[in-house]
Amino acid sequence: MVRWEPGAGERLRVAALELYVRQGFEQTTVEEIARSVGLTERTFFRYFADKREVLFDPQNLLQEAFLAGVNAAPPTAAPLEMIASALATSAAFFPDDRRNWSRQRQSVIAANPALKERELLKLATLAAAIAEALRARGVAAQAATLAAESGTTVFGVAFTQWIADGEQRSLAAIEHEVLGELAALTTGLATALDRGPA
Amino acid sequence: MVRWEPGAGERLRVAALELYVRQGFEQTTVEEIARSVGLTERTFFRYFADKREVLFDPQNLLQEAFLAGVNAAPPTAAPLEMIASALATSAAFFPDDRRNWSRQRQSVIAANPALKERELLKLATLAAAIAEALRARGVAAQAATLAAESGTTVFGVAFTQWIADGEQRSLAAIEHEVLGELAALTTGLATALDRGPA
DNA sequence: GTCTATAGTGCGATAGAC
DNA sequence: GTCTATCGCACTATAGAC
Repeated sequence: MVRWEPGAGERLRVAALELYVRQGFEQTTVEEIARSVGLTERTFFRYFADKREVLFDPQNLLQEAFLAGVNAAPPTAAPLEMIASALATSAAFFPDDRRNWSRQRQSVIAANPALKERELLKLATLAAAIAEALRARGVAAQAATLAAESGTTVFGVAFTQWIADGEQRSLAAIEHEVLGELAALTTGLATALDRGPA
Repeated sequence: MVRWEPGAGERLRVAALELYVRQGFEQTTVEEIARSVGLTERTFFRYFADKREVLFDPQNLLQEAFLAGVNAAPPTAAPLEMIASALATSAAFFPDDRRNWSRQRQSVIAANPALKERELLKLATLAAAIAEALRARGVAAQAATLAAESGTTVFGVAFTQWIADGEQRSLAAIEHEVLGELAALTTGLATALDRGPA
C-alpha cells in the first residue's frame, strides 16, 4: 500500500470538472473537490493557485504550439502569414475526439463570469507571447501586437464555431476560413480611411 | 451640516484609486476604503459588487458611445467603416485632460492580474455589444464578431499608446493611425491564403 | 448591522521514500 | 539522516445571507 496515489493534480482536475458540470462552479467548494479524491483543501492549493485555475492548462502547451508555428514560417513571411502558420500548428491540439470534452468544459466556463475572466486573461497572455515572438522575428512593435491580437481573435471565433452544434469541419479548416474572412473585411479599408473623415 | 455627504459611490471611487496607488490593490482592504470616507464595509458592497468593480465604470458610458458611433455611420458603410465611426465617437470620452488620470488608473490595473482580468471582461463585453449592433444593421454574424473584436483591439492598442510617456496626439488621431495599420497588415493576405498551404 | 461560509495564506508537524 | 507530499491549525478578507 503506497502512502499517496500518484497524479494528484490530474485527479483533482477531473473531479473538479465533473463537479462543476454537475452542480455548478459556485456551488462546489474546494473542500468538496479535494475530499472527493481523498485529499484535503490545503493540498488542492498546493497544485492550483485558486479555484478557477484547475480548469486551465498550467503548462501552456497551446502557447508553445503557437510559438512553434510562428517560428516555423519562412523568414520572408509577412506578419499575418506567420500567424496563419501558428494557427495551423495549434489546431493539432484539438483533434476531433476532443470536441465533446471541449464542449463540456466550455459550457462550464460560459456559465460563469469569473471563469470567463480567467479564460480571457489566458488568451491575452497568449497574444502577448505571440507578439513577442513576432518582434523577435523583426516585426515592428505595434504591428506585432495587432497581428497577434488578430490571431487570437481568429482562434477564438474559430474555436467557438468548432464546438457549435452540428459542426463537422476540423478546427484547422475553420481557422483558415475565418482568417480569410478577416482579410476580406479589411480589404479596401486603407483607401477608404484616406478619403473619408477622421 | 448634512446627514451624509453626497455621492458616496464617487467618494469611494476616488478613495479606492488613491489607496490602490499608494499601497497596492491587495494591500488595501475594503474596510479601509470605506472607513476613509466615513462609511462601513457593508455600504461599499451596496455600491460595488466586489473590490475590483470600484475601478470600472458601472454605467457603461463608453459602450453607449461605441454603439452610438456604430449607428451614426451611413447605412451603406462597410462593417469596418462602422467600426471607424464608433472609434471616432468613443474617443470623445478621453479628452487630453484625462490622460494623467488614465495613466494612474492603468498603472494600478497593469500591476494586478485580478484587475487585468476584470478589464478584459469589460472589453469582451463591449465587443459583444458592438457585434450585436452590427448584426442589427445587417452584418452577417461571424463578420460582425470579427469586426467588433478588431475594433476593441484597435481601441486597446491606441489607448495604450495614448497614455505612453511623451505621447502628445489625441486618442482619435492614434486610433485612426492604428486602424490604418491593421488594414495594411491584412492587405494581400486573402490572395496569399488562396495560393499558400493550409 | 450582524453573522457566517468560503477562499486563500503561512507555518509547522508528520510520515513515508530514499 | 534528507527530501517531499500531505495534513493540521490558525488566521484574514471577501462576499453574501439574514
